[in-house]
Amino acid sequence: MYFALCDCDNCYVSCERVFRPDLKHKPVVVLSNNDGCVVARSKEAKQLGIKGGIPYYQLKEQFPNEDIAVFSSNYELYGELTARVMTVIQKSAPQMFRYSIDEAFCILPDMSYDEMKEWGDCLQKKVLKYTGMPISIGIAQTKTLAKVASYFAKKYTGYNHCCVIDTEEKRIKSLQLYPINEVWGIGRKHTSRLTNLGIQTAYDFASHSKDWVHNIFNIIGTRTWMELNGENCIPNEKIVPKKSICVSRSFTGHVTDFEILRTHVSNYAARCAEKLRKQHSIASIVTVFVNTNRFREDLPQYWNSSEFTLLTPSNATQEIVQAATKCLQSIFVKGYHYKKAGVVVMGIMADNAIQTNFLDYDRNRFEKQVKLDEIVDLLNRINGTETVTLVSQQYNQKAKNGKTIVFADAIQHQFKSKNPTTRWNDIVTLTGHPL
DNA sequence: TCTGGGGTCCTAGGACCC
DNA sequence: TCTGGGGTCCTAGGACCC
Repeated sequence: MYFALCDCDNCYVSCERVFRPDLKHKPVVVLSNNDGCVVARSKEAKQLGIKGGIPYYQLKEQFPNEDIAVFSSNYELYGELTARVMTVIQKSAPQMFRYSIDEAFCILPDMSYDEMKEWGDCLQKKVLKYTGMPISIGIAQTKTLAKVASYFAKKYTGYNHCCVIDTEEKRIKSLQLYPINEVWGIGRKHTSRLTNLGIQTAYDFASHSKDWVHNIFNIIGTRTWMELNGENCIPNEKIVPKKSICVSRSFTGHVTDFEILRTHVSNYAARCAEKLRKQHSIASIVTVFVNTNRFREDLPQYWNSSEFTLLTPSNATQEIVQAATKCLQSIFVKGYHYKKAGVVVMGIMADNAIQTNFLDYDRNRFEKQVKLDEIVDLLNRINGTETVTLVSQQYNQKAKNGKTIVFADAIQHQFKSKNPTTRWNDIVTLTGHPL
């Protein structure tokens, strides 16, 4: 059995380029939420020496004269385009499971080297043709080795976006050329420990004894070691719904006013409820956290969180928002400059397993709420998030002159691209003709 | 001035019970 | 009241991923 890892090349950058073909050979970067850090770079941007993760202001300082195309992140667009990519992949490999927004593993039936290579070449061309997204494919006997293969598929143009590791010789050779910090499951901390022990490549690591690895890294490191040595031990699909859902944001500048903070928290809570409904779950615990800017050493620092347990687990916007508001009230302290806030829902279970509390349960109210949330979700999907909201999600304060103060979005998205796909796709879905 | 967001898994240690 | 071991459950924190 072989695994094929299909991985979008510079995913977010490629998504932006689908609708901006003029940027094909230009340096392009995509920024994180709030236009904070660089989260994706095109090949040309990497060649300029732009490091991943640097704050945007440093990018401007370091490359004042370069012609770099900069985009704010546009997750609706990326979600839509990658969904199309996944659809095409699934048509070529029925045993496919998505691993992240831009990666999927496929399980291949027994095939010869030539057949696997041809399958990969063909799929790569097909995805590019139908979606405009360049992908690379790595094929090997374990998922970790497939990751290694996809690294070489991207790195050397000679592979034509598809690299197959199918013999012991190729496995050893590729591990010798694979830096230890690139290994899936070995992060920064482990890398520094390993380099101190004289380990530079994946091959150095895989050549040590299993006991030695277990002593240093316990179970996770041992799994990685086994995978590199050709023993498949990472389970395939996990379609389990998420165990916790979090929506949080940093603000541009800071927030000191309770009402403004409450508005943000209400919106995050509403997003959590929407995500719960999307995965057909309910949650029993709502947590809210707030913190000040840790980089501002000149300002007093504050961090706190609070949780609220719902009498009956729920995914109703109104209930999650109410719980979040109570939490915020209990931790808000006047006088601090808040930089970030978030809502986490936990104690998640399937929505058909609802355990009602007879003190709390009102069937009529419950059914009305379900219908209302369904309609709100639909309207927001078609017309964009926050088309329909609770009043508490909006900031309405009459100023002294009687005019309503408009709630300014504290999240910055200066360079956000349009969403050419979203509306079209929703109409298609609604009329019952999916892509 | 500006420094991301959203997850998962594992482990150690504390609380509690018998 | 004290003594001790062992089991379970929960939580915080670390490490990692994309």
